[in-house]
Parts: sequence; structure tokens; C-alpha cells
Amino acid sequence: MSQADTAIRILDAAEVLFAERGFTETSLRTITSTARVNLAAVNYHFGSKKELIQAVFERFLTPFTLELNRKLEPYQQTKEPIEVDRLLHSLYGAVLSSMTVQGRNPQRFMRLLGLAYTQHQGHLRRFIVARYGNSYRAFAGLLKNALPELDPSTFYWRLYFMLGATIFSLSSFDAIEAILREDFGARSNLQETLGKLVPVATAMLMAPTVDTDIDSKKTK
Amino acid sequence: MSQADTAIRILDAAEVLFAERGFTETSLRTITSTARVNLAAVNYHFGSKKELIQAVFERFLTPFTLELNRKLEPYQQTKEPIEVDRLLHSLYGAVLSSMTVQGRNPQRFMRLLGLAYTQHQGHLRRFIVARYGNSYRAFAGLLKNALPELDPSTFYWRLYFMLGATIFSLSSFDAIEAILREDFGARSNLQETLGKLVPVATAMLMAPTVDTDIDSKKTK
DNA sequence: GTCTATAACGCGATAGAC
DNA sequence: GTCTATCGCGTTATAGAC
Repeated sequence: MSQADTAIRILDAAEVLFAERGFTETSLRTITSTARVNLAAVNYHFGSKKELIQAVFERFLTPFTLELNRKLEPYQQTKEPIEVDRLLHSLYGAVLSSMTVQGRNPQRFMRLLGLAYTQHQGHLRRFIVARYGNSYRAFAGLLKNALPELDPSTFYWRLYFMLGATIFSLSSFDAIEAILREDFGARSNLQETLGKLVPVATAMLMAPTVDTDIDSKKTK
Repeated sequence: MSQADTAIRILDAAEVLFAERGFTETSLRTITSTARVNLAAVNYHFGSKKELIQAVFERFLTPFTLELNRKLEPYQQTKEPIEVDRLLHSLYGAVLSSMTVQGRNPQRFMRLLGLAYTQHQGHLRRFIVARYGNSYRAFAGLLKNALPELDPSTFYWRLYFMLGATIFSLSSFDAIEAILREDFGARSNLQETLGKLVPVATAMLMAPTVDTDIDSKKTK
């Protein structure tokens, strides 16, 4: 093994193991032995486990955000609203192209994003908001302009519903794909599944705004 | 403290702490000291931490499943499809009514469900599938009948998109509600938000089936 | 049924030799 | 920059007194 790829070997191993098991469930001992580097190397190269977690996220969020900004840039110029499905197309396209360029695994990207939401890691949330919050707000702003008839509260709930549908289902992509393959022999790939998501996410954002009353008393 | 409510005090504390931090991040020491019982009580009453986790899920999944079955029972008789929004109404209604009957917190229910998906706990997944898989399949079957024009692969992906939108966004209900309240002074409660979800989830399930091609090369 | 005490182990982090 | 050895602590689980 050459000298200075130690940090990269650690990042590669940590990315896979974190995505599989979560942060707390993955010990530095497992990471360093998988990466076949010394136990002390994580603390030497990254300082602490927390900083290693942030470095893993930085390595895929930075190219993703750059690619998303690049795709949204032409839309920022104009004042008139962009179609919802074009914005979603840009968002999902940025996931695919930022990952495939580097030969990385986009499913793992989605799993890690899901973990960032779910796991109780305050430092990670703060890190992501501080570093990538502007890009998120830019996308949300464009989407809001595309849906001027929604009141703010309804818009933001629907934005979270959309992000939930995306991150949550695709973070289990491999598991769901395996079930569908077994039961129907239907193979899916992520690109095709993201293609299925565009009309679905568009429909949910643009659904009619007739709030239903969920009464726990009524049976039907 | 009386004698035999020890197990209940442990369940109450564990439910809150698991929902807040996750399973691995919550130690038996934290649980037992919060419940003000002895450290050894968990192992005495439940056998192990894993069995305590399962007991927490059993306590809210069993009433929920019974209530859902009760709501779906009239639909099982007939052969003709039920409307999608009525099925979703039953599903969300079962969450609310099974929780409010016992004065429990439905947000916590959603958070725990999210954790069950996300966290790496094989025993819990097996426990839930073995215990509640039949109810899940009954609901999925009715929904599939309601959407006869969808091919199986598209149907199941959309089912997961819908579950993702529901579980993922509502498991962060308190956090999202706080953001919306701060930014727009818009108060939400869970019942109202589930009401917003019915038309959205209906629209996503019934969206037109024009798969979009996400080409990583194209910019727009 | 409940307690104390402790076994047995895995964890993150670091000091210090090389 | 990499190694070994180890510190100090927190973890689950259990044995045995009450």
C-alpha cells in the first residue's frame, strides 16, 4: 500500500460500513480493519470519529451540490416560474450524474442521506445545514415559485412529503429491488426508478388542495 | 412505587428515549434511571435489550393493526375495488385512533416506525414481518385492487414512495412543525397534516404512468 | 421482585517508540 | 506517517444477597 492513500481507504471503508449499519453501530476498529490500516490512523488523519463522518458526507455532498447548482443556474436568471417536473428532473439528475462521474454508488448516497435525517447526530445536521443550506434553499425557492397557488404551510409540508418519498424509499432501494425481483422477476435500476418518481412527485406537489378530515371516530 | 408496574415504567421510558435517540444510542442505564428502576430490571422483566425493543413495538403495533383490520374488514367482503382515498383514510385514521384511545403520542409512533426501517436491527425487522406481515399484505392487496391499471412493479414502487412520504416526513413532525411555526407562524397538528397527506398520497398513487428518462448528460 | 456488585467486553482516543 | 500498547470509560448481562 502506498503512503498517502490511507485517508482515502478509510473514507471508502467508512462510507460502505456507515451506509450498511449506521454510525454508532460501526466502530473505528471495524473501519480500520476493513480498510486494512492501523487503528490509530482515523484519529491521525481526521481527528475524531465525528470528523470522519463529516468527511464522508462532504465527499459526496460537495459534487452533488455543485452539479445541482450548475443545473439550476439557467433558471435563476428568469423571473417566470419553471415547471415542477423540470425542477425534479434537475434534482434527480444531479444525484445520478454527480455519482456516476466518480463511479460511486448512488444508492449509498441515498442511504447516507436517510441516515443523516434519522440518526441522532447533532454535529452532522449542523455541518450539513451550514455547508449546503444555501443550495437547499435555492432549490426550495425555485420550487415555491413553480407552485404559487399553494399557501406556505401546504407547500412546505408537500416539500417534505416529496423529500420523504425520495430519500426514504430510495435509501432502501436494494432491499425493495430484491423483493420485486423475487416476486415478479421485475428488475429495476436506480435511473429507471428515479424516472418513475418524477411523475409521482410532480403529481403529489400539484395535487388539488382539498384537505381531508381524518376523524378517528368514523370507520370509513 | 408499587410492585408490578416496573415493566410498564420501563416500556414508557424506553419508548420515549428510543424515539428521541435510536436504539444503539440509548443505554439500559439511561432507560432504567429515567424509569427510576434498578439497572437489572430490564434483564429480569424482558430478558435482553433486543426483547425490550420488540416489546416497545408490540405495545403500539398490536392496537394499530387491530384497528386497521377493523376498518378494512367491510372492504374485504366485496370484490369491487375501493377508492384509493378511502383506503388511505382508513390507514391514517387507524394511526390516530389507535393512539388517541390510549392517550399515547402518534408522532412517537411514526418516529419509531421510521427507526424500524432505518436502523440496522435485523431481529426487529424479522419480528415485525412475522407478527404484522399479514395485515400489511391485506392493506397492500386492497390498494392494488384499487389501482388495476398499474403494473406490479410500478404499483409497488409507488406503495413504497407513499410509505416513505408518510413515515419519513411524519417521523420528523415535531421538527418540521417547529420550523413552519417559526417562519410563518403556521401551527400544524398531526390530524390536520394527515388530512393534507390524503390528497397528496392519492395523487401520487394515481399519477399518469409516463416514465421520465433521467439522463445524467442532459442539463434540463 | 428488587437490589448491589461486578464480570466480561468493546469502545474512542492517545502516548510514545520507531 | 505508522505502529503497539494501553488508558479510561461505558456497555450489556448476571450472580448472589436481601
